[in-house]
Amino acid sequence: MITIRQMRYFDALATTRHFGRAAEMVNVSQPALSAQIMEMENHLEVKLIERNRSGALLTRQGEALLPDIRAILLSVDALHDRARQATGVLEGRLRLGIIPTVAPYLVPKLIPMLRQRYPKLDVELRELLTTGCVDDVKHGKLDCAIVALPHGEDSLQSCPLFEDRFLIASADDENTVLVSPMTEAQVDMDRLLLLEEGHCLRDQALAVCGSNAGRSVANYGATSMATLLQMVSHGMGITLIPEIAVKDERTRNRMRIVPFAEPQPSRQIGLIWRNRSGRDSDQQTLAALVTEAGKALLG
Amino acid sequence: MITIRQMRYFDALATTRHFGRAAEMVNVSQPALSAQIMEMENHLEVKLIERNRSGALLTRQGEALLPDIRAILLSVDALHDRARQATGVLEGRLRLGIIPTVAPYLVPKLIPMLRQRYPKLDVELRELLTTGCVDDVKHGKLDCAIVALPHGEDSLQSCPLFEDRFLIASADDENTVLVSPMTEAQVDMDRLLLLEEGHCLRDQALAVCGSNAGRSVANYGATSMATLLQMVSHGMGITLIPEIAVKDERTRNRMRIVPFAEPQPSRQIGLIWRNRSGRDSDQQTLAALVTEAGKALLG
DNA sequence: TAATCATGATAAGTTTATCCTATCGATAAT
DNA sequence: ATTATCGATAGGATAAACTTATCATGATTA
Repeated sequence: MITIRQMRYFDALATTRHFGRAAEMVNVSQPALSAQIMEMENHLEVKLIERNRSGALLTRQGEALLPDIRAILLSVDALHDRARQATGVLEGRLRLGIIPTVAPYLVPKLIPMLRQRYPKLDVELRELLTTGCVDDVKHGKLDCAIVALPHGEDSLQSCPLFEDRFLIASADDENTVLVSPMTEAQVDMDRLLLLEEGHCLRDQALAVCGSNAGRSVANYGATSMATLLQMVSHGMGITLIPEIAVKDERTRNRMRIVPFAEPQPSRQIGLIWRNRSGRDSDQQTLAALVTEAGKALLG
Repeated sequence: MITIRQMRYFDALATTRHFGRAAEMVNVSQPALSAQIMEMENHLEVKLIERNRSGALLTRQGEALLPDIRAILLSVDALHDRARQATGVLEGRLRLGIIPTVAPYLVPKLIPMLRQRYPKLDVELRELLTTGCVDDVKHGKLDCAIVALPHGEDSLQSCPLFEDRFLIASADDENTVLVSPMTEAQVDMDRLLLLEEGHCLRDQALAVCGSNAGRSVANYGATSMATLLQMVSHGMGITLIPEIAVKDERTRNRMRIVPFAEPQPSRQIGLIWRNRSGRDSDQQTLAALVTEAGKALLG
């Protein structure tokens, strides 16, 4: 097979039309260059050079192939340049997973920020449950994901982004008296509405009110926070609402939202990615940005 | 420097996403492929592959460079194809020199023939005296040339094309009686007009009439056959006219043209080229074509 | 949980490429 | 005729690339 080295030597020879000077040009000895040119001619099965005592002439075929060869050399050089450029932070495609209890609130804030500050970044968003995020990141279908920590997969790298406190939401005209702040023990488990199975927030809600174990849960689960809070606003029960959702959901549903007493329960939102992905600087930059976006939604 | 081999391995790896299968694809062992990929990453200073236990993933940079790399590989393959095609007969550029006493008569016949039968041929014509033709062919400024043989340069290859007989031309109303056929001895050297120095035909004319040595020559030389024959037609003298020029010049000048007695003097038109040019089949084809064109002008 | 399998990396040794210095033969220039 | 120049060749050293065998580590399965 022909080599790039041979092409470089040929290029030099075509430029100088002299084996000795061409060799000097590419910093090898003249016999080395001669040998490579001969190799090239054998591989291509074409006589490229006409050897004369007074210099080297290109044959018709050599002349014909010269532009193609030079074009290839330019492409190869360009490849090196591209490779160097490709190391820029947050450029190209980034496949980002986000869990459903975060996505609808964070995305409207995060995406415009990314668009503005990293215009070369092409974000592909996917809303997935924690297990989906973890699996897809693990298998390279996603570059990273925003989930609640811990995610229970130690083969992945993770870093915390921000704390997202839980509050209690009830209908505005709820006749049940909600004291503020309230304690976990005061949660009426009969009226507690939860997301469907698989959402980490469901498990976290149960864990928060775990001291009330034994009471039955009001229903089998809503498919999204929006649905859940709509149910709450219609007086069908109460629920835990993450602080990240408060601003947005308040504009859509008339609700009474009450904090827990200190220490307030919360979830930790974090970024996960593969150890070996080699995009650490990307992850750091993204983490800082998401933290900024998240905190803007809080308090 | 990055190599084509590395790019081929990378291509295979990007296709299979598996070191083992990629190695099989390019017929090397897996460690060999691994090593080349690592070399490539080191040279480009970019991590191209993310190694996992379950296969190999392309990094963002790897994904970004893949199209470029595949494009280069395609160019290289295309180069091989082109090299094979480039061996076709009479294609591409052909730089052809022709001496002035042949060119104006042969070219109008030859070029249309070349155009029709070898449309891929791009002929660059130059009209040069024999010495110019020989020097330029020798130094690679021409690929070949049509001259009168012998040309006196044994470092060049040559082959005869056709015989071009000499005739005597005089004005139509010439009062000097020209017998037909005439012998060389009958040429009136006082009235013999010649081309300027450097034209082989001048020397040949003098050689033909050499038996009349001692007589003075009428003038110092015309710059072209056309000029010379115009002078002849105006009664300023007589001259040797090569048969190749007869048909054309007769249409332009009223002249009396008389052959020599047998054995008729003639010049041999031939093709010259460099031994090492490696275009022997081109030369043969061209020689046959020029012979055909030349003979069409004769008789 | 332990055993097995699969994957890419590593080690050691061999083969192949590539290069260098020195020299040759042929041509061109003096 | 002599000298200089040019590309090819020879011999030997060095570097690159390959092979087989093996390892470490996740993933899969019993």
